[in-house]
Amino acid sequence: MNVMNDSPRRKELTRQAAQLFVQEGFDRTTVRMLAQEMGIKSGSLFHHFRDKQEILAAVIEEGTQNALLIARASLESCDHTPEARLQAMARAHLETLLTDRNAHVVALYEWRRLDPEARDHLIHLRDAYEALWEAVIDEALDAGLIHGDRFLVSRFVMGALNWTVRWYDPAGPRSPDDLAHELVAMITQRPA
Amino acid sequence: MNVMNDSPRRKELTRQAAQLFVQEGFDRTTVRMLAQEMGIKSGSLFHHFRDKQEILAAVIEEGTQNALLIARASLESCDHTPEARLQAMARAHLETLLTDRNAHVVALYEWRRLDPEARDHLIHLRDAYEALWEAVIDEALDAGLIHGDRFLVSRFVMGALNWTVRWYDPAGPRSPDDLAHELVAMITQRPA
DNA sequence: AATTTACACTAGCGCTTGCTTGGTTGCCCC
DNA sequence: GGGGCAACCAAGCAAGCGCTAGTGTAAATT
Repeated sequence: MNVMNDSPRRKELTRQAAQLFVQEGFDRTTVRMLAQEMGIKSGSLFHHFRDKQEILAAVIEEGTQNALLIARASLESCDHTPEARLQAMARAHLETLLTDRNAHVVALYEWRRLDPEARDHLIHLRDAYEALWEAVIDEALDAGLIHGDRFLVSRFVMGALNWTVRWYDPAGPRSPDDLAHELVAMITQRPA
Repeated sequence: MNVMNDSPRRKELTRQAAQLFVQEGFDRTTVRMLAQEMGIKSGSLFHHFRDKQEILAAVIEEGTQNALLIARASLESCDHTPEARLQAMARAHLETLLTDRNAHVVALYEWRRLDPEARDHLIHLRDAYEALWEAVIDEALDAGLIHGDRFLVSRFVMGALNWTVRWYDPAGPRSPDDLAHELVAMITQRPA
């Protein structure tokens, strides 16, 4: 009946869907709205995606995969001090929020709308990303750069960062690098 | 046609609606589901609320108002040191998450589903709550207990705390007091 | 030249949605 | 002992929903 590969066309449609999902929310976004945004009729949409759920999964997968790539690249190209690695992760996280904002907002807000199969698949991607964070935080703890409970510290840091999607304005005066600096300074208690 | 006062009956219905909104999300929760949970028929629902939107607004208002009350009470009954006040705010925040969890989860996830009028009204409540936080953080900054940009620090702290709704398990080994301690320790760099 | 593939279209089915209407119940108070 | 009223109900409307069926067509493949 239809295809489910990752053609370039499908990637572009996914990007457009992400924007609508952010504007309206997944449930309020109808397949007719999606089709109109994509410049096709609603029936044609199901040539590219099996159903509406699959569009949501595609959006979230795309964003998470990019975050993982950027974080890995950032870790590989920075100094090997715990502080530099903390900052690299924070900056990478915030930069992803800039370039893939829509996808990440959708991932944060609409995660629960995924059906169980899609969630099972995507949870592994997310775990891989969070594992990077916990490794970096472990190093910082071992080096005495920060203190406290391993689990709680990583949750607090991820919370502070993820929350930025609700207030961070890329057009404002602060760069992702500024924010990363300030966050690391806050938890390591060194002047920014 | 119908009433919009704050009768005890309406309060109870609001509480039940909050739970369904958390389970299903606002958009997926139908008026028929709400009515069934409340033990009435869907038509009767519109005797208590003008429309579905008003139920959402009632849920969020209830939760935010309680958070404000608890935070104020907590500030009044704690020591007047910056550190004690920081901890009091953090603990109050987490305790509210325990007692009013449903309402707060709805406030975080479904805020954008509010229509503009309701949002205008509720945003003042939220601002009042956040103003409490910023005052306490200002005191901590002035006292040299923490360092950094006033705006960023308060956003990071609120982010870390608000994010707890996504992972905190009240049945687990950690109490709200534990978490508050650990968070304050993390940003003031004292051993937990 | 024949066939397949990719992508789009029109039309509409079957169902659910939020909300309305018009009327009934049972309790309270004068 | 009857008027008033909050609370409820049965029934259903108009609109919108996700998705399917069947068809057209231009390009790629055989």
